[in-house]
Amino acid sequence: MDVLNPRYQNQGIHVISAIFTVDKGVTKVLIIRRKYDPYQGMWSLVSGSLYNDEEVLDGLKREVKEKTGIENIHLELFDVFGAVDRSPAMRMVGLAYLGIVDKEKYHFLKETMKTSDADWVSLDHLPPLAFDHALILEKAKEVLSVRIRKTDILKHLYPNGFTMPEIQKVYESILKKTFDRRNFRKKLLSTGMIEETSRVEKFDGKKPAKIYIFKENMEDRDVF
Amino acid sequence: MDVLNPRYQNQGIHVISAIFTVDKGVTKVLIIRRKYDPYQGMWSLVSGSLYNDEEVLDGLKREVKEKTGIENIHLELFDVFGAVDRSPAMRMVGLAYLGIVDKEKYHFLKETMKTSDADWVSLDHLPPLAFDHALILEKAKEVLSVRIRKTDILKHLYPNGFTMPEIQKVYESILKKTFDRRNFRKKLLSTGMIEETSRVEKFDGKKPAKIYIFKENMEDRDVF
DNA sequence: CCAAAAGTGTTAGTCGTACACCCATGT
DNA sequence: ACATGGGTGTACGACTAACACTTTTGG
Repeated sequence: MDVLNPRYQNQGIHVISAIFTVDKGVTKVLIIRRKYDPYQGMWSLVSGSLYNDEEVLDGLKREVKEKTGIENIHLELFDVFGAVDRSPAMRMVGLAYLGIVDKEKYHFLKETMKTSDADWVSLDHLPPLAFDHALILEKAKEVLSVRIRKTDILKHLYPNGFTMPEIQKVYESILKKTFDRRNFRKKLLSTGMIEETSRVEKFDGKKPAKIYIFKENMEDRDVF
Repeated sequence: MDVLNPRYQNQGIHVISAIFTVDKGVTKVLIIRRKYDPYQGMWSLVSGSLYNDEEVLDGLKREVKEKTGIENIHLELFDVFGAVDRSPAMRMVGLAYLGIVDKEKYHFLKETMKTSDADWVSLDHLPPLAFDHALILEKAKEVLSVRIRKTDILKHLYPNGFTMPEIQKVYESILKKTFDRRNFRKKLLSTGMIEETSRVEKFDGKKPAKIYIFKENMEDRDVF
């Protein structure tokens, strides 16, 4: 590679996150209002440009922290967006990551919202998004649907455990279909990915529900 | 983004391919001998640097054609490699693509080999590879195992059809396990991804075997 | 006509799905 | 005590897995 060839100049890496949470059965995504050009004032996914001296995931986590204050978050690659004209300033290849976070981080942002330009919005009430972020978000939703069915990604939504009625609502919200309560429980248990705890918690009903947790270091197993 | 910030300078994109074929039950990968530094004389996956005016996949196809003469090939993203020091010259983020090609392209390369520095090698007889390509190839093998089970990626190995004994050997070679002939046939047919043709072909046996083809535009269905 | 691999069918067991009743709690 | 959602078991059908015999060809 000839480093001086102008066709190799002026390239950069965008790191882009589609961070989801589920709040009372409603799936929401984290977006921010852009302070500067291009697309000043418009909403976008949490994203930014990678420094040349940091790992990709570190760069994305830095951007997320700078722009929303949220730290310590699970992110996994889901696609690459490389259209030549996807960014007006210069050639930027976008590395798109999927995240899912728990109640604690959700409420943290809700409280600090006045001082930030970040917000959680329902997927049904999205404003127009800058760059190709609408496209990226669509793809992220598809991949999220696959990964909740094929992997234990939801452990990051419930680091402290979950009840069956609660997590069933999440599956139903994201997959847009309903499940029989009894069969849902059996199937999730049969994956071997989760285990019962001695704790209970009230959710919708009056009777407290058992709390389950995801086991560590599980092989991926099909759920549905 | 401040384009002049030195931390955004001197970044580039590597496009990297792990291109497989299966030859008489042996899985092979396409590698080339490097003509220039860094790693001059060493073997590597087929890869190169992306121009700033081309789509990612176009850039990778250009590199593959320049270095091996092989064209018209199926490639799909499987991972991103972003370690800061993975390339000695400057910061290069590697976009890794998985390919699988048919006999015709395999033999094309075998014939032009004297004039090129590319070769197909069995996964059991790999030389040391430049950069982080050994790591990338390991990941590619894992992803290939998943994708032959979950998608119709093998249609690109058999654009003109295949016989059951033949494709069963491919599954057994890549997944490193054996299947019952009768159940294998039933399961592959039950995915709905393939259909019988009126053609036959001899493979191992004396009795000719029916040729099947992958249907177009199928949804992904689990095979195993 | 024999060897060698291709093609097919039947059965048992397992898993998924549909469905009804009891339990624990708050009011 | 009753209303509300949480927890459990069973029976039927569908799919998976184990397994043996017939067919087609080349030598």
